[in-house]
Amino acid sequence: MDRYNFKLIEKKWQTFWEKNQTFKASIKKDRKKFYCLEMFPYPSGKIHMGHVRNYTIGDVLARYKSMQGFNVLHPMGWDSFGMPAENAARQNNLDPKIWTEKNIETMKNQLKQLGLSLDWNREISTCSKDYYKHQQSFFLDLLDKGLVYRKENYVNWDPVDETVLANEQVIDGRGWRSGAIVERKKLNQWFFNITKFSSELLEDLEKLKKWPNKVKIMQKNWIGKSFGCEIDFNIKSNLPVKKIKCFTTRPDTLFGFSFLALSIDHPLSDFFKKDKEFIKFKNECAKTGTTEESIANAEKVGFKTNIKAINPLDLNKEVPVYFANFVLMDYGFGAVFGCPAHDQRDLDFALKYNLEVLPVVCPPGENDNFKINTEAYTGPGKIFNSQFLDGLNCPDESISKTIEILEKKKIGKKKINFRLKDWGVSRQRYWGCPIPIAYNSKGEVVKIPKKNLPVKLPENIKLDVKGNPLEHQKDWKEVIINGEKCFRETDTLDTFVDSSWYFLRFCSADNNNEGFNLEDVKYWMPVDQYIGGVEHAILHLLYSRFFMRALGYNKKDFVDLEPFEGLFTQGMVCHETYKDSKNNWLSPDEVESKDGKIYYKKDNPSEKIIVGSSESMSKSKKNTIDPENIIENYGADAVRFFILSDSPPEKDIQWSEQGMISSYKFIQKFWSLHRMIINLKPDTVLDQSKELDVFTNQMIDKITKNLENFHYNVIVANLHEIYNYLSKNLKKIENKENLLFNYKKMLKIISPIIPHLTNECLEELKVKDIDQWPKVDQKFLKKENISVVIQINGKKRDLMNFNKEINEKDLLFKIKKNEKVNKYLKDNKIKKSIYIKNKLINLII
RNA sequence: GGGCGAAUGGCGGAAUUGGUAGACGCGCACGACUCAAAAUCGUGUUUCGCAAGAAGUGAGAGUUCGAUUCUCUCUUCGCCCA
Repeated sequence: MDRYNFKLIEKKWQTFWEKNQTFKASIKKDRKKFYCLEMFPYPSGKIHMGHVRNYTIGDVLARYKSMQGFNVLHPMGWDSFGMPAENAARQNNLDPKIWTEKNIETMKNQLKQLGLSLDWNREISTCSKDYYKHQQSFFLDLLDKGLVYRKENYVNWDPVDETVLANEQVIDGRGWRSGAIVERKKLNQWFFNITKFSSELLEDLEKLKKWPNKVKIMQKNWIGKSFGCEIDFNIKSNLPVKKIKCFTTRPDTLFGFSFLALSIDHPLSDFFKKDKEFIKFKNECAKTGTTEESIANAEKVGFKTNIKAINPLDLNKEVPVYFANFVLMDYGFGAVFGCPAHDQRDLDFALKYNLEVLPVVCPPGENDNFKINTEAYTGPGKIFNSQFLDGLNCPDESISKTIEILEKKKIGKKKINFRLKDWGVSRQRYWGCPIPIAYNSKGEVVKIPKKNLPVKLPENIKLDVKGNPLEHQKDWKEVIINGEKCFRETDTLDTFVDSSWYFLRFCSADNNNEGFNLEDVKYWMPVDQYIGGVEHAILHLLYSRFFMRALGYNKKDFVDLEPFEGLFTQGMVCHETYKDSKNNWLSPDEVESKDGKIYYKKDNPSEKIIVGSSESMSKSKKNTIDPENIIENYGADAVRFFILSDSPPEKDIQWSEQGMISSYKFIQKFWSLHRMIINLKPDTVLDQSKELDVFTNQMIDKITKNLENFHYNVIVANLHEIYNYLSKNLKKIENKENLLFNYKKMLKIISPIIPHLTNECLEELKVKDIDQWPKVDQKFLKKENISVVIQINGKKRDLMNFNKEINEKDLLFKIKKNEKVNKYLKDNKIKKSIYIKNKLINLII
């Protein structure tokens, strides 16, 4: 028997698809469109298993939708700006552009080897000037609309490398490369006004019916809408300031107020500029970094001022005002009132500085003697120790009542606050989209005229310099605008900007004049199904949602503002981890198993290996499997088949060599089965049984439903069932014509998963309409005979076949004749019988 | 600390308007072929039991003729936020 030569046949079909431009998309107004998009990759060098899984899932869907008659757009591109290129280039003394382009070429070839149904005519790369010139144009549009602004903001500053660090580059308060203690530094930066759309971005989540609930909840929490109250506190001091404004979600605890805490960046801090103690304190705070998490984990410390704040509800009560490290300037007004009894942070602070802890919420079951020790009480209860607020139910009644009172007294008002902050897009990097801005001699912002776009990145520059390499490019920095000598902005845009509109660019990828054409976008958008990792659940998706709104802002004629109608987040690819006796990570190729249980080092078989938990594949843990080798050894169909089997796509999958081999064997087995079917002798005897037709139509029905619901692992099981059924029944089937009639349909419904093999088989059978999804013939799904479960007192006792028209009375009569059942019935009277038509009967005795 | 989700054989998992638990695969065992092994094919494989049978979907309760599925309490694990 000839073996299936996957190398030859896969290459044959990949070439065929490319030559025939099978997956080229164009607008066809008479057909329903389907925009299938997977998150585009960062060209880091080679594709990894996560890509294989992501793009296989998308490909199965795209092929299926296309066979269903949809006009499918399935494009691919490269998220090709970013730090890895800059870092790699610095290490190897290369141009990031060359490094990136080389990677793209490699990865493109690898993707092609997977047999993905991609329209490569629409390939885009965000680091290409043909892409980023449109982005620069959008930046200017947004600036004109007032959605972009410049302000001073704090960054993580590495004093050794003289560079700005992203939060994830700060490890234990130190720079990831230099190891220097990271400082907070104020820089002028560009911001996108995403908070303008806070309410909209929150409310419109409800429209996204085809998004996982989990992601919507994450976005909701990220936007973080909270109801509260802003309160003016009168202060006593020798400063020319009389009031401090605070935001709080718990105005009802105002009688428990024992200190007021200010952010070290609060405007009042200006009055302490010359205070040595304050400067020392501020420098200490600067070391904790800027993330909410690092601040939350840091010890709560404060700097006591001589200012006193007066409780607006009890004018006799004065409390001290502190600067504190746990108050963020970005949230509320950078000032909070401390109620230690009912907030753990405030309590930690109060205990440290010996401040009053007065409980004002009495938990159910407690009385007026209720005291707080080291744990704040944040639950519900009744207000007490609070004069005229006493007895109110906390939190619902007490909060709204207190706000009412504060508003009446004109010392506070109800306010909605969002956790979401504006999006800082400035990055002090070389390898990113240049910001189309310059500054004149007065330091004023000057826009680069649109006709002068793109602002190209300078090439052949020195990267081994401190700080941002663009700062050192004197020739590039200087520019004459309207006869005026200016200096270019040397910051580049956050790469999240690049990915916030790439799905629009795919609609008009070859349009040189504009980022996208409205007619194209109106046809293709929104993305019907977006597929990618859950790690982008918040930022990328939120920024994309913002970008659509920003582009459509003040425009009468635009498209639906939600970019992604359907979202699917796939799980990660995991593998066991291995360590040698010296605690070094080992890759799977360095390890050998004996008896399937004990592992040894390959080059030193006496050394036992410690097998660790299965974790998502990562270079640092060395538990990666290179897709290239796998495709080389087993072929694309087998890899696709395996990566979809075993686990539901939304959950993590364990990579298993055995599973991979078994998938490879399946492809081979299927090919031999195919050969057997082809070589069957035609027979004139008519096969009267409809069993095969019933099976085929059941499978079409099942696989169609499983495709619609992303139950791709179940489809793999269905494929095994098809194989098992055919190989078991081949000898029994006498009518070759009918066999082929059904077999062709089966080949079609499994073709999205293993396209090369099935196309080869279908071609051999001279099937013309290979791109048509078979319809279920309902007449074969209706059964004439039905099997009914016989239960006695809810326990299954037997299974009997009846004609589907049988009524309950006849059924009972027949059941009583059944010995197996009668054994249980004996002489007992049947008290009750429950009959679910054509399914089950339950007899209660 | 808060939010969300999950828990089913040795393993990955299947089964939903509440109606046959364990599809399909891996692994394992036995058998055939072979001098032998690999490959391939066949049979079996939730647990206890020789069997008849009984128990069984993290634990405990509840609703129901009937619960993996619905409700409540708890345990463990995962993810996100803090």
